Amino acid sequence: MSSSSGQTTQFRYTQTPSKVLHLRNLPWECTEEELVELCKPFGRIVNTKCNVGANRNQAFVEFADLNQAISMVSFYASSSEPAQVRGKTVYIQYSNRQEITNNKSSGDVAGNVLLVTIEGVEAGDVSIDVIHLVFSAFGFVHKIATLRKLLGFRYISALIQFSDAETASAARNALDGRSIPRYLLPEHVGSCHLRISFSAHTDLNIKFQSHRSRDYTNPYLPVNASAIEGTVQPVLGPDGKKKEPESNVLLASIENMQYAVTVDVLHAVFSAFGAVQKIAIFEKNGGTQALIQYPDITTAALAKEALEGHCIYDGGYCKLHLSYSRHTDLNVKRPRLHDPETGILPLQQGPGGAAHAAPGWQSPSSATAYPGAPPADRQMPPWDMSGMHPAAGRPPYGMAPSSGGFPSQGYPPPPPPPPASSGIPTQQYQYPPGGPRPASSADHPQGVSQQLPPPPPPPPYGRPTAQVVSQPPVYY
DNA sequence: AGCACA
Repeated sequence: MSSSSGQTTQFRYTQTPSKVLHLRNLPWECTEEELVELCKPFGRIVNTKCNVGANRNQAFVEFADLNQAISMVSFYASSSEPAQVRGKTVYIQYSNRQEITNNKSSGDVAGNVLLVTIEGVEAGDVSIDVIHLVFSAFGFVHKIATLRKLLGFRYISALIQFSDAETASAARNALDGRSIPRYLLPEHVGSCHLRISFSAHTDLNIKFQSHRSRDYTNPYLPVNASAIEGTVQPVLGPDGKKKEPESNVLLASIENMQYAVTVDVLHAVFSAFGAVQKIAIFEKNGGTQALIQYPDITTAALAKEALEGHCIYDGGYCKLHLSYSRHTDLNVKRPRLHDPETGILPLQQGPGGAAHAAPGWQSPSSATAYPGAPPADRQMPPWDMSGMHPAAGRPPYGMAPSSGGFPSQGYPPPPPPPPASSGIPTQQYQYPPGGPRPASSADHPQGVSQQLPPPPPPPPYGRPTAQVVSQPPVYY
């Protein structure tokens, strides 16, 4: 077979009409405007692709309708005057594709901020420090923000800001589709793949150093004890629809309250999402309602999302309906601190969890101690390396560290470790025989059951419950 | 002068 026959067949099928036209012999770096000027007499142009080919002198034009493309091709086929741009003859044929596979989709426009999703892991599995470690191999990571996702979904997403698009591209090219090294992951994680595209962001607005967000360029940024950062997500929904005004205080209506719901119970439930600052229970319209105050809106939103419609107890008992309160700071009139000696602490010191959740509950002063005031004398590395493989300090994948290296100094200590998902009130509570059982996953909508904190115990027998008090009892 | 992008 001669080698030339393959080349001729390559162009034979270009006679098949398409609403996409292929234009060649264009002047060098012909503009889209020139292209449109040439083609628009024949129909409505819906897409173009200019400066194609090694010489950047080819282009594609897509008409809204096939007939429009046909009219242009047949016009110039029978015209004595060839199509011209800047005096140069332009050759026009039907493209061998039926549509322009689009100009770069948004995620492919290189920028300095990457949108990373880590598939196959949950919120507690990959710390922001691990993410930082992995991406620092390619250059100085300025900021990281993990996106607010409903806990329990099998992926994490984060925005990672580099200084420039080149660095970000290098990280993307090297890591897209790859996995985070096993030694940086908890045992239980199976496969874990990175999917990386470019974000349209250029500068992330990080408000706090927390386990959800970091600004490695600003050592003075306050540390947020609740460890839930607040501001990367737009307030508007994806469709631009306005959401109800958010608040750091949730209003909970408790339906079908067959069992006592005390402040302790509510604290146990709501602390799983962040430090609960104040709780008030009161009667309204014959029903029981409660106000739960978090330090910030994001935490409240997280709790609201996760708990809405769920029952504290199995069997549809004490179903929660959550909305945002108009309050932002509850006016607590009759503070009643829990005395540790009475043994009625709402939370045991669960593994890793209650340690920082409890203070905000027992003592209002300690609740405000964390935000904005990291203890200056605390000597800690910029991130918690505990539990990491010793090799974790080196860039993964054998990459040479960037010239910037790791920002290993000058940053504030990290917030206290977040309650690991496994450490969220996995208590220790005895459910009394015959008492309500924890709500089973069958009660929950799909996918959400895992992060619903285990229900707290029914209150001890004989203890007065909150809902029978006619005056609104208010507690810290 | 002869078909891109993922």
